[in-house]
Amino acid sequence: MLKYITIANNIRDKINNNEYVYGQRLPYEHELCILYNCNKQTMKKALAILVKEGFIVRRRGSGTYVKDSKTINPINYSSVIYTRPFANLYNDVKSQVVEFSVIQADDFIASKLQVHKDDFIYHIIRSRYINDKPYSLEITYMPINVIPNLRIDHLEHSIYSYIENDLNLKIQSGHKKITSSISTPLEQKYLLLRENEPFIQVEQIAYLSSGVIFEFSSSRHHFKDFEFHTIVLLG
Amino acid sequence: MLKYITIANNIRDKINNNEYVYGQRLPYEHELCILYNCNKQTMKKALAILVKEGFIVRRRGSGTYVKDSKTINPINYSSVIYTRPFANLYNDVKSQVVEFSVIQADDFIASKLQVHKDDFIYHIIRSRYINDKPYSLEITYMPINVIPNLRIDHLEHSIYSYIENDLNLKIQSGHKKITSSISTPLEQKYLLLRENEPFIQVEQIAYLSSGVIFEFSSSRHHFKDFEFHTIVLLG
DNA sequence: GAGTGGTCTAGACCACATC
DNA sequence: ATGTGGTCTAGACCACTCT
Repeated sequence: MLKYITIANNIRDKINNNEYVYGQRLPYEHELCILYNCNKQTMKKALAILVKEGFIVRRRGSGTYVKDSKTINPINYSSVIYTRPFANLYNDVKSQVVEFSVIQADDFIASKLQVHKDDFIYHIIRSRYINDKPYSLEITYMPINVIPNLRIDHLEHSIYSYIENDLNLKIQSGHKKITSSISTPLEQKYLLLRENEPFIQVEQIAYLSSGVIFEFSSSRHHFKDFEFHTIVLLG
Repeated sequence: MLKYITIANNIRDKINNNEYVYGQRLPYEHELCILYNCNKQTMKKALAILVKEGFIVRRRGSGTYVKDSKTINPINYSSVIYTRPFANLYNDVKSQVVEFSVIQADDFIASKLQVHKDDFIYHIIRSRYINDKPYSLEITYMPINVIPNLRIDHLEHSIYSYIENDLNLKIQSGHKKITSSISTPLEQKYLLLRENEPFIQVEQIAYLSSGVIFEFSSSRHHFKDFEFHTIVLLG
């Protein structure tokens, strides 16, 4: 494991376990370097992760301080379910596979996945539940030559785990687009919506670290249940 | 200006001007270092910005490649209007000030701004237009002692510009939460919604680089017009 | 094997807050 | 004045791809 990741994980754990609490000044960079036996730049890289995640703030001339993470309610991170700090909180996620087939890409899907028209791709529809309450309907397209040998039991758990652990591919980033539209009978059925009620859609194009697109997906949520959290760097 | 920011801006411009086009391999890191007269680490820092913004992808052993930024439609970045690459595209943003007063923080606002109950804060409601079409209703709370001397003409343009250029404070990050609710007459009036139609809300707590919270805001959008784009690092 | 990008170190210098 | 975190450099070593 990389040193700066290990250090970041360790410090994050300490914040989560209240060894460092809200408002507290962390040891100075130089002290942390000695504590973790690393160089200044490596410590900067580790702490930069925690800044990005919103756990700490660094002030030149002053020090590094723990931010108020109590304002972050982890249960609401349904749309960033695969990202680091919160993934483990979702033990009771179940998936019902509504559709699992191989189709040929039309122009729209081909442009999103950046494959050729008529290339073979998986077409997957899953209804997902947290604590037996429906919380999303997920429509997923994946090129069959990027993600081979997908089976239905992978869908019932996590496709991402199959990709990372079994295929040994590295998932890098997702470009997400959040929009809202009036529901059709499909969303009404699986999200328990009434006619004319809208749903929230999170469209995603997901990349491997190689730059290859492996997924185009649409996660659809009941408009009343939806919460999406993100930290944006400004200025 | 910082060297790595300058370099990132320059390379981003070249991509936007099609000097580097989709799929093209950029010069190797070492060549770019010579071209921009900088060190390896500085170039890494510059290119990391463009990776995060989704402009390029780097492949170990191979090179750095331009990603398909045509899938990113800048006009849709209404909710990240203040972030770097797209801010300049919004020349025709107008604000109508609906409310501008100083009130005392109740428990809810005080907890969001992390100030004391009954501290004085600005209460601002603005209706914003792009190309004379209503696109958001923004409700903003700011502690008066963090952002002093705010005047109505600041509200009609950009509060952020007043904070950064006049007060000389550095804006760092925003914690955004996106949700949806049924509209009240307020949203119906300013977003041209019908009864029982929902709106999309982007709640934000915004931080200065000092770690001080300077803003709690709610941007409300018509559900049909709303698009929010973000890039999430996975895995 | 050669060359790429990624990690890590050591150290200089700077901007900023006040330990 | 001292010490903080931020930037930049120079160089070693590693993992990975293929020029």
